[in-house]
Amino acid sequence: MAATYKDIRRVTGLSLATISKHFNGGNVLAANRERIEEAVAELGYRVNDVARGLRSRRSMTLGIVLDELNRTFNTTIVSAMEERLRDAGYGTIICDSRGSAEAEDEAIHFLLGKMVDGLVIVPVGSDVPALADAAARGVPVVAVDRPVAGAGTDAVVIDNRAAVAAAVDLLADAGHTAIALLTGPDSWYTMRERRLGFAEAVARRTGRPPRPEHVLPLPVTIEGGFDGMRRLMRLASPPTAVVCGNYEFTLGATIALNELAGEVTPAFVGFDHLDLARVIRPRPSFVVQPVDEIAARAVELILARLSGDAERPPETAVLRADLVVGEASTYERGLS
Amino acid sequence: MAATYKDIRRVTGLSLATISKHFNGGNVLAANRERIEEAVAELGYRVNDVARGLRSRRSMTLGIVLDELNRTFNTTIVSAMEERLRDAGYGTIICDSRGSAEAEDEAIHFLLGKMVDGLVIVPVGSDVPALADAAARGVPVVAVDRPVAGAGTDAVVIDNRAAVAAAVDLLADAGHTAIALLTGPDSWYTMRERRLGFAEAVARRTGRPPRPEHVLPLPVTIEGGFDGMRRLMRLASPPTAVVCGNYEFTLGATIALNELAGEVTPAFVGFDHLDLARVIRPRPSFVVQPVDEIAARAVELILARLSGDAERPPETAVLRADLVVGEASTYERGLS
DNA sequence: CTGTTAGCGCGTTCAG
DNA sequence: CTGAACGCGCTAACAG
Repeated sequence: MAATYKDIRRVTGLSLATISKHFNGGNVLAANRERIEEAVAELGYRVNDVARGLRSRRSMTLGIVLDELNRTFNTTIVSAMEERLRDAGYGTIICDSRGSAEAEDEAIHFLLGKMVDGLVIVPVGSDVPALADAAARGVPVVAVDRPVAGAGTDAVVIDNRAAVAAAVDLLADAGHTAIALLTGPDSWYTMRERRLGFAEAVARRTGRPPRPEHVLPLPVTIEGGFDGMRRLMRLASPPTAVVCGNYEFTLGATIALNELAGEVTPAFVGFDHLDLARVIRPRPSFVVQPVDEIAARAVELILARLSGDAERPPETAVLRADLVVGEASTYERGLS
Repeated sequence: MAATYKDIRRVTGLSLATISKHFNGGNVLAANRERIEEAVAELGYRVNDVARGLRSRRSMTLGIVLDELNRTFNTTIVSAMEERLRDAGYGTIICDSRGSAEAEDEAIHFLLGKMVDGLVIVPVGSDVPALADAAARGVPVVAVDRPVAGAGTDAVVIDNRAAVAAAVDLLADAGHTAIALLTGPDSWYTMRERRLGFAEAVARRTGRPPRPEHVLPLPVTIEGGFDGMRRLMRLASPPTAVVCGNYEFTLGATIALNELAGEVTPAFVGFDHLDLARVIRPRPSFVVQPVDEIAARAVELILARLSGDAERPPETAVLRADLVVGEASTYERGLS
């Protein structure tokens, strides 16, 4: 159905090798280039990447495996990475693990079967056995957001403990001592790290560990954040300030706070999504992940592997999240 | 690097043909099957989909091209489709057009170069020239959410006009006559359709077209919805009820309403995202798109094309969106 | 600068 | 039931 070199040969009379060179930057007579281009236009020819990849052992495409497609953090990073990769000549294939380690395994093998040149993964858990197969084929991997056990791979993460600690500091500076955290299960790397950073910072600032009932492990959903905030506010001694451990919690907690408006108004630090922060008034403080920088570093690492230095020891880039201080509100006015 | 049939031949002594048959359901002696499986385990062999696709002219993968990756509606549909496609033996490649017709064009050609067997597309605009190339290669296409000009392709859309009309009816039944719509540019198919359905329903119910200042074309973002709602509420004669034209508007408008709580409380119908609806109290009414059904129909249409009936005339499935009525609140109590 | 030759890894005849 | 031979569309040496 689709035209091939043979069709171009039929039209131009040139050999397959010349035609191939034309498409791969070899030396071809200007006159012949033109004839080929004419044939291309006439036939609607496009190179077959499958055949090219099979032959050249380079598909010029990278696989991106996301733990959850439906997460702004992920899609934002993907957009940023895709743009950079396109500039470098790489196409990208996005796969969704839907939170399932099994689907993740399938996705990785699917991508290896497609002969991707490299893999970027936001892993579901800390253990990703399929990556051993990638390594066996010499396919480099960069983990994003969470490191991967086995440590054979590059990674880009943020300093989650420091990020949450900065939020705690902001609140403590305003006089808060009863600070709560909306967090997820400890089995998630980021949730665990943020919880640990939180506990450490609270202890440092208040001289006491956080109260257990102020550190809620919740389902990582909007509803989880909503319920979490409501439960906190209904405690016998509710916290005067709340740190949200991620975007979903921030959104859910915001809605809960609005509903409770008037009754209680804890100070509040959101996470992740500056667009959302811009829209809430008074604008709350936010921990903002350096999404562009994460994408840039991930691309940098994978491209470096692809262009040779396969033997460099695996590297984990740890980036700093920013704390964007909001407009005047409870936490800046202090407890007054 | 990766093992091939040749490696298996070396280990088992069997011929390439026999090995191929083993992997493709041919008749192979049980004893030989076992020997092959042992070799597979030993070598960590996996079929090379690239080579297989080149040879068999079927890659068993479909391309999914999204106008925007970062949109819950899209990612939800993708998840639902992926699951069904996997059951049918198809892998999927997701590409993001990032709202750019140019990127969309690139994505389609990227996918055609990967020899995808079919294409599902949520198009950026109504015109997608690259689809002609798909047609020329006999690659079937299903458009989702918005139809595509040229009409050579199957499509799955919802009845946008009826959906918005139902929302207007609900509000009108509660006595509202000053109803507003948060909408996007008319160049978006869904935004235009919803606006038209809105205008028609308002005229039918109130005997007058909607006031121009009550039909706001906004940037399709959370912030757009936020600003839109605020602008509406600051009008000299603000509407008593507001219909949101999509998810982003719903979220932004919700936040604006919360901020304005006490001052004004228009009745309110959200769009698209039931998870969000569950979290807002009192729970607002929502137009809910039948996401699973959309995914199911899209998969059905593309699979039908793939299994032969290439000559069936293009079909556009029009599905009904549901109006989920919320808890008691302004619109049910009427204007009282 | 161009053409010939030989595969990449696999699926599919067709003899045996 | 098995194996030899050929080719999918393209790239990569080589000669010329």
